[in-house]
Amino acid sequence: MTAYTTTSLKAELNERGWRLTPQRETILQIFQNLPKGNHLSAEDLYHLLESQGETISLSTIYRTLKLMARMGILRELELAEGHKHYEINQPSPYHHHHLICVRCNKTIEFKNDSILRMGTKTAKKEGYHLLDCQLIIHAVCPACQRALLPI
Amino acid sequence: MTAYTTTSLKAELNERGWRLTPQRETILQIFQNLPKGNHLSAEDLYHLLESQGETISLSTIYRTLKLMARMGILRELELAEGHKHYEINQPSPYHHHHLICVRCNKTIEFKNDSILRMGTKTAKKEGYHLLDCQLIIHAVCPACQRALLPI
DNA sequence: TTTTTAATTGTGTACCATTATCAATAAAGT
DNA sequence: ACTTTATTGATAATGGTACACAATTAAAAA
Ligand SMILES: [Mn+2]
Ligand SMILES: [Mn+2]
Ligand SMILES: [Zn+2]
Ligand SMILES: [Zn+2]
Repeated sequence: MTAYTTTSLKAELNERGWRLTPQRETILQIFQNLPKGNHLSAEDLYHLLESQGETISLSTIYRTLKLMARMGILRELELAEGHKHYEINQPSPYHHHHLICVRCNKTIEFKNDSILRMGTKTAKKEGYHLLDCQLIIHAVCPACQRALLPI
Repeated sequence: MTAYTTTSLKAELNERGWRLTPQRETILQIFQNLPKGNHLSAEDLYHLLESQGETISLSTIYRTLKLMARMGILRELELAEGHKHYEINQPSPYHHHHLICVRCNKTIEFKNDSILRMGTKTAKKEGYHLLDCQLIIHAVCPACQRALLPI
């Protein structure tokens, strides 16, 4: 959960016998420059790149998203739509959580530093190496409460 | 997040114009009697019922799991295996969170009442009706840290 | 700089968890 | 009992994600 640069990404990849590719560098930059509150699915990322004239195959996108999540660079979010979303994983001043309406998928981000602290402590106590810590609140938003019945 | 009985389930279903069926009653009982720490996927539940001589179609199982999660009766858990798991949703003395190894999927449950309190407060502040509040810690377990490299 | 090694990519294909369809069934209210 | 319509079960369809493999290419060695 530290801020990555191209150089530090390359260093960490090489350390594990892996390689820094233009595709990986591009994807990291996309997420680093993504406006706060945006979350990208694999398809989202594919089309965003496409709209910028760059092309990275969907296979590589899926592989890279998974890789970076496993490295702790990206957060994998289940925003209740049948597919995963990703965002950059940043430490305390930017770290946040998600309040999700299970009916319309409206998502609100909120901050709470003590949750990250407690998560960090729990992981440490069990000897786990922390990658991501996210509180997910499943709920029904005001609008969906008023529009009654439909599940 | 209250304890359901067959009667209260029927009441809440009927109130919405829905029906209590034997299948729904059976599935609720399965989850209520499930030992602490167990999480069932749709397939798990299907085979568990099968082993008890009861049969509920996979379609109905998927529909019921989704329905009960939307009602706040069950918690929908993403335990990093490509399919969802479910457990009963209970209030404070039993409420807990999950620490998950992203490599081997080993999962540890832990309690922390202040997280539920903060989640409840956040939902209320935004006018959301709370269904579930779960802290997910993605990490690498001690065993997987020693077995280096593989993603 | 050139060579060597093997990680990575892109194309195509396969998988499989979950949802949709729809006729038959059966809760719930009258 | 009768009516209404939510629900079920069997089947097919969907779609997100992973896999296979030959062609590239990053990184280390020479
Ligand atoms: Mn976010
Ligand atoms: Mn649990
Ligand atoms: Zn909503
Ligand atoms: Zn592990």
